[in-house]
Amino acid sequence: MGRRPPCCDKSHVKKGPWTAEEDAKILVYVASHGIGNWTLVPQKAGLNRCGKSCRLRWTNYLRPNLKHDSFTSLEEELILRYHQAVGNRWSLIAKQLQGRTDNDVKNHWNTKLKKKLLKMGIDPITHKPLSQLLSDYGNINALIPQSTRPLDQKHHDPSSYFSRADSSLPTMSPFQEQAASMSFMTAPFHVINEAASSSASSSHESKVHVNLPSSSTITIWSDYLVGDQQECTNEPDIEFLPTEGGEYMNSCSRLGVDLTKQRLLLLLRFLLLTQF
DNA sequence: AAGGACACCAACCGCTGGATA
DNA sequence: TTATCCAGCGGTTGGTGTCCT
Repeated sequence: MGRRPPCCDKSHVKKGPWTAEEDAKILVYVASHGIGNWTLVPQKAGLNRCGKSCRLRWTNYLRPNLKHDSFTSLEEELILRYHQAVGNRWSLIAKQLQGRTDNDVKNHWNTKLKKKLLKMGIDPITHKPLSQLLSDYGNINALIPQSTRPLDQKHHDPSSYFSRADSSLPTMSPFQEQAASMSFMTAPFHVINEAASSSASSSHESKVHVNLPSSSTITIWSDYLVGDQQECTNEPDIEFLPTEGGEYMNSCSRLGVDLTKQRLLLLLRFLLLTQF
């Protein structure tokens, strides 16, 4: 049994922002050798960087055809709709947007879109109105015997969280947040693997079909998008087209497992919290 | 003008599944 | 079969610029 050498000596490699000179070395290397075996890139390109760092720099910044300008309203709307369908699967979402990386999409979501949704009173995790989540919370609350309710819920009046001066901010108590996250467990999620459902289709034409929520349930997102002039199209289904053979089939079948796991974890957390 | 708060985003960290020896 | 590495991924951090008081 042989062992490979470590990819780099992390204590001696440079970290932090890349210089134009370093970028140029990567570009020259990739132009002459192509992409592959990133662990050898620092040595061959004359860089004092970890191979992993080189790969990230290339993927997120130097790769050709990457867009470096602001997200358009159309892109924002797509991100919102894909996120509602697949959650924080940034790489999957990014593949649907020409010239955007998963890092771009993730950053834009965390810095802009999540806040926009919250301002609109929409929960960025479930994409449901917070008012509905609170209503769901009330229903869950009714099912829980008084003696088993968590301490913080016993001692806090939920309505007090909305009597603050700034009522526009949808602040919730920890327990309300927990209850809100519970609704995710019952949220519908549709991934139809056409390859699995249609054995007649050729292997290279198989594609995963994600039923995105129709814009009628998304309400008025476009009001908050860049430019504010785009309307949501009534297009309930969008296809996730595979860029490589069978790739999305694997991604989405894994996705189903992830969601089940996530929902089970939430259930476990909820049961512990309510001392069932 | 100063400096604290906030927003943005490039880069890093740590985990996972598959590949490899 | 096992130990280890690699690539990919999502979460997090830290540097920098801008805004606000």
